[in-house]
Amino acid sequence: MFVRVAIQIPSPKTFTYTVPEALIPSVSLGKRVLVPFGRRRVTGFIVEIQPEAPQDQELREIIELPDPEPLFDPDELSFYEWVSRYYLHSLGKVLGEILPGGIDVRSDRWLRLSGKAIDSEERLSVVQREILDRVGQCPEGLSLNRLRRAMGKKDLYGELRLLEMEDLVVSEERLNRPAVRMKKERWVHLNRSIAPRKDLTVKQRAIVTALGEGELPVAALNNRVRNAAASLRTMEGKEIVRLYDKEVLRHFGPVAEIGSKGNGIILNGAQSAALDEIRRYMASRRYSPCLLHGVTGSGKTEIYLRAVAEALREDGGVLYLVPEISLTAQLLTRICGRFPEGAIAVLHSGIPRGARYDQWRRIRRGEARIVVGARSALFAPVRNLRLVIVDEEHDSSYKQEDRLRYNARDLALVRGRLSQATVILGSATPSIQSYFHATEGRYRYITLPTRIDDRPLPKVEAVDMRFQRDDQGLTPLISRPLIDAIRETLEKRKQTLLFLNRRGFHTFLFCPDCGHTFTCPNCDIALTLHAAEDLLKCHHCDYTAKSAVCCPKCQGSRVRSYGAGTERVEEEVKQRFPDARIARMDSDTTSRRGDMERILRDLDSGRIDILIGTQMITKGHDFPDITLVGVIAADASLNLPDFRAAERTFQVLTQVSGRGGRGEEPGRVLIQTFNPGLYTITRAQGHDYAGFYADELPLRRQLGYPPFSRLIALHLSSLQREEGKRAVTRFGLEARNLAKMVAGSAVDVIGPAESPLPRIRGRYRWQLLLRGKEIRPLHQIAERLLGKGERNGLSIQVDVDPVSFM
DNA sequence: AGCACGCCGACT
DNA sequence: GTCGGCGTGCTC
Repeated sequence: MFVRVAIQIPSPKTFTYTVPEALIPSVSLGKRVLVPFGRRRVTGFIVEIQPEAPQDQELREIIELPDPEPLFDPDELSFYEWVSRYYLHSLGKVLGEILPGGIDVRSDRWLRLSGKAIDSEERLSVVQREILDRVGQCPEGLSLNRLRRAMGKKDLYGELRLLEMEDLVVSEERLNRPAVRMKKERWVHLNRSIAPRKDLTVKQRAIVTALGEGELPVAALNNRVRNAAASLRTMEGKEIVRLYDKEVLRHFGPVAEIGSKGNGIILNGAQSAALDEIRRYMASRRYSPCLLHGVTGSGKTEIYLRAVAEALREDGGVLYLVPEISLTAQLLTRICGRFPEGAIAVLHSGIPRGARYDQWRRIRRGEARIVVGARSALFAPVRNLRLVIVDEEHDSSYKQEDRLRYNARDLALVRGRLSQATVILGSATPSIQSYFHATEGRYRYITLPTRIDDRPLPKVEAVDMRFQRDDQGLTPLISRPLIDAIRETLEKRKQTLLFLNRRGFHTFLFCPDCGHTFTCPNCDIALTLHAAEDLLKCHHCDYTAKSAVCCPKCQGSRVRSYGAGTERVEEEVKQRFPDARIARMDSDTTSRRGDMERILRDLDSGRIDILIGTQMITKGHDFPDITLVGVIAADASLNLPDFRAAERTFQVLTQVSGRGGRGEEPGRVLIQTFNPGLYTITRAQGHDYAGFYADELPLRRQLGYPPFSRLIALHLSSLQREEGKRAVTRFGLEARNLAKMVAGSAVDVIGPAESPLPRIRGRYRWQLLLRGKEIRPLHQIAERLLGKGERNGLSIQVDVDPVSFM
């Protein structure tokens, strides 16, 4: 018997191994295998079982099969293979990325002295003598990694080879234990077939009585009968009891309770109609992608939950994705009240690794039918998948931005298609892409046009910052109307949300007199100010212009850069309202686990009057006492170097506005902006998604951006600036040649340009964009560019369907 | 990825 | 002339 194994290396190859007789019964697709690979031993994944040897090549034998049961089935595998091909990421690396972490077995290289006397020390180099010295100090052996760190040198292979050839050093591969293993518990089972015995001690009798029900964990028995464990060995010898290990599935811990519960809801007309439609699709058992477009507070969650119930009734499995870990907690309170807890599994990076491994196996066994989680949960091996829900589908957290750069929203549709399942993409502000597909008829379009109980949407006003001046005649951080509104809200004992899009605070140049911003003539995205060189740069195409003092539009001379953080906002609010209870929520104040939950709980129980925060306060949460929402700088995110800047801004303004007026009291929203007439702002004011879409789509068409084209970004980085720059230029030429060869003029090569964040962790960064109507030639070009390899210290990462251009 | 092999500049 | 640097290619 032979197995094809995917190994966690960048190469797209898989490797075939022989299975020794003894291991044949345990082999199955979806299990991990420990295999010899070069001189190492590594963990791979069985992706095919072959009865015959495929080639007449010397094959090596697998060593071990650590899994009692497979981690995935053939159906899941074909999905994972799709992911591997589409994102140009080797199957082994895809599997290594998505399967629960910490379960890998692998070998590390260890070094020992051979014990042979060193006869001709003079012949050794200084480095070799240092190696011998350090290894000699560890009689148990020294791992190569330790040695590397100790010597501050990574390439020791040459030196070691010579030392090994001289027979002075012995190296061996030692297996390391995986960080996560199955958790086991000792159980006692009472052998009933044995007739009552008289030769029992008092304690043994007590144990038999305690075990009257049949069996117990040893720990539990110990609680009932003091020191019972000590007698068990003897009793086992007498065959009164049997001791065995039972696997324990670690759980995800207590469910946090945040926000309103929403029990016993009666659906309104639009909700019922939406649910009926979804039910029909589910009954068809065909791939049915839907866009559920419901305004904020229209009761989408209730529809999801009823669809989940429907799937469960028919014994189907459900994937329910939310954009942020913090939102799973809120969702779980609602979901746990409705469905048996044993049917629910939670998967996201915040769950401890051991528990994640156990959840994974509960799902694969079919015990857990509903999987709730952030983007990585999409890969869970759900049995009989019938329904995939992607809540807040527009949210960019669904995109993973490192290693395997996938988009869980897009993959949800792929998985739904492969499983013939219904996929619901839900949002109050759908991505342009999803809405476009809906209008083209590729997705069913389902809409919830009103809030539940016909609560009005909040009144949204724009504050024109061009005319706001503080005592010194400068543009204030918080305008007069907003200050007045905060005071009013405090007096009514209601809550205020102040939102600042900090991600937007890269520096851009603008004119405070007319609101003019400096954009790239080629790409129509904001130019970023590089203060050190006093230059404006485009981070798509590398267009560069001199920084200006005068506004080219109104000749105003007050052109300046713009920036502020939540801290400054907090300071200013504290100064104005010293008695208010103010909290700040951003990545600084929520770095530890549970921080965010605590702030949200305080907000829910009314212990906070004013909450100041970034992006994270805009998402999903439902707090009825918030009646005022203030947006500090709407323009910040408008000026991101990204063709989706307007889309994101509209989304965030609409979402943050949606946080207001969810209770009895109507809400009010104030947006501070220098561009009060801009469609992005006015459409958000009018809660007018369709209007925004109608304004934005022609711009996309005109500039040839998605959804009218496909993109693949190549992120390039180097430790050396000058050398990297030269390699990047050469890479750009190669890309253009290749594009011409593969696709003629059907593919544009844009850039390479320096990244907006030109240096991260010591690496200089550039990006290159491939753009075309079809994805296939882009794939081909990217694949071949990858093949050109990581030369001249240039590292390349492919990003299919890029979302962020930072 | 991690390791080995092989070809070149800077030392004896 | 040798050594150790890194660029190139393979791992069943």
